Amino acid sequence: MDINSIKVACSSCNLKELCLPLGLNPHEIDKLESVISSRRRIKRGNALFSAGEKFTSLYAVRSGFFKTCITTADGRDQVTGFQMTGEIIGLDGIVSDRHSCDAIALEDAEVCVMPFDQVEELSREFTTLQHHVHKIMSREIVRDHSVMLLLGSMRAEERLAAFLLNLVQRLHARGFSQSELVLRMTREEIGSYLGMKLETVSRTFSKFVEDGIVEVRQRYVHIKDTDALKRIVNPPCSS
Amino acid sequence: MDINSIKVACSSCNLKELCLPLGLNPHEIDKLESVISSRRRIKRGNALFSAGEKFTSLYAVRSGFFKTCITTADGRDQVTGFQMTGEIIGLDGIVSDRHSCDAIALEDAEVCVMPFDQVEELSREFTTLQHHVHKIMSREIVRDHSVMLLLGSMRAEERLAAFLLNLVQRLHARGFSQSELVLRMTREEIGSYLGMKLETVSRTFSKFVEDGIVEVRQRYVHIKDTDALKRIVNPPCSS
DNA sequence: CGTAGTTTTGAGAGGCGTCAAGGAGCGTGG
DNA sequence: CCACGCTCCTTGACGCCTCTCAAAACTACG
Repeated sequence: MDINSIKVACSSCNLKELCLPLGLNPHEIDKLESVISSRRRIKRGNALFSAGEKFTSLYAVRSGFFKTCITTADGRDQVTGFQMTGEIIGLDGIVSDRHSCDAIALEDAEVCVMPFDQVEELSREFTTLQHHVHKIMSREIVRDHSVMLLLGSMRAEERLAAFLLNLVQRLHARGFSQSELVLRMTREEIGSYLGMKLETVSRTFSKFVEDGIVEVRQRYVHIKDTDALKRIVNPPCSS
Repeated sequence: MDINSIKVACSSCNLKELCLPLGLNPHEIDKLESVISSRRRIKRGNALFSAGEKFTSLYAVRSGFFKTCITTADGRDQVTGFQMTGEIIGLDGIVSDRHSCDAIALEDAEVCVMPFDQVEELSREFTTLQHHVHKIMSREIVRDHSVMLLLGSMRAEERLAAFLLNLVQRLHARGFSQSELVLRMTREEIGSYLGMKLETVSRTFSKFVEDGIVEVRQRYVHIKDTDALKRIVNPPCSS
């Protein structure tokens, strides 16, 4: 069976509370399904799209885990985000009609393909969808600003604590544990995202383990003291 | 005369090639003018809006210079951007209907007020405007990603060089010099944006002066060797 | 079971932050 | 017009956090 012909059904998708259909009524969701032309499978390590490629579609992560990253001419690399189930990838491509980053699957993944011209067309018809698209873009902007805060004014421990808390919070919204998670990315990718070297990431993990805040076995992380992590990010008495 | 009743005319505005009307035909611009309810003057040091305030409108900078910044509970502060003539402020407020940052005028300024529900309404009518709004949001996302690259993987000299090049490039697009500029922000604000302390900003400026790359007299900066700055940001032989 | 990739840990170096003092520019008021 | 105070900027000395380089242990995978 041709992968590209897999039919999608937002109406029966268990992600509709997290994804584009959020807030749409059944009729609107029905129309949205007609926009989502297909699904696409990406094997671990492969790119959903790469910088420079023509922009055509937004992608909703149906399963799996992605990173987006930009690479400079001199080989510098920056992970700009990690995307999980229900999150939207590709907004970077709208402005210039070309993607400005790579989207790489960190595990075998599947995405819903949403041709952007059709999303725009439907947005003109349905106020709800239009507003939702605006919100998704605004959310990305606000997220980026909080990453700037992290990169611009936090120390290594604070960055990693904020990162872990953000991850479990998003995983918890998807029905996973509040205290346990499996990292889908390497220490180097975490470091790239957090603006630190992989050795520093590793050392900081070890520090947290010493302090009894987390247990770590490779990619598996068990958060034993969430409040301690929160205190690291946001010191209670700093005045 | 009531400031809030100043009538605006995008059609005769010399910023229309940089601002929201970009790419719109005369008829569409005419309709857009009806959306822009008023102008608002902000005195230097005052806020156009503050974090937590209800979001109602986007603002186009008509004159003056702004910074946007977020502040954490423990008093940390991060400048997330500097906005000049023709640039749009307020996109952060869409997602939660409240602003998530402060927008502060760094000099006496004037903005065009664009109630967002009316922008959305008109976007449904005019494909061109809809697409342009999407592009503006996407541009902000791409800009934020490049700031992440800067904060995550550049050293002090590289950051300041990239910052200066970005500023003159934007000023040049507005008809100003390619080599001379007057900074509207303090060393501390530059530092907050670039993730470094004001002393380091000052020292890095001094270093550039020593190297004959720039002249600096307080806020006035003369770039004597643009290529040298570019080489600092993007080393030619790094392989 | 071997090999490549990932992670951990150590030792040393350096860039940037911190603390501190002095100087320059500018608005205010006498 | 000048004196004063405020804010902003510069510069120095020192220390620490993180990077760099290096080696070894562990895991995954073919």
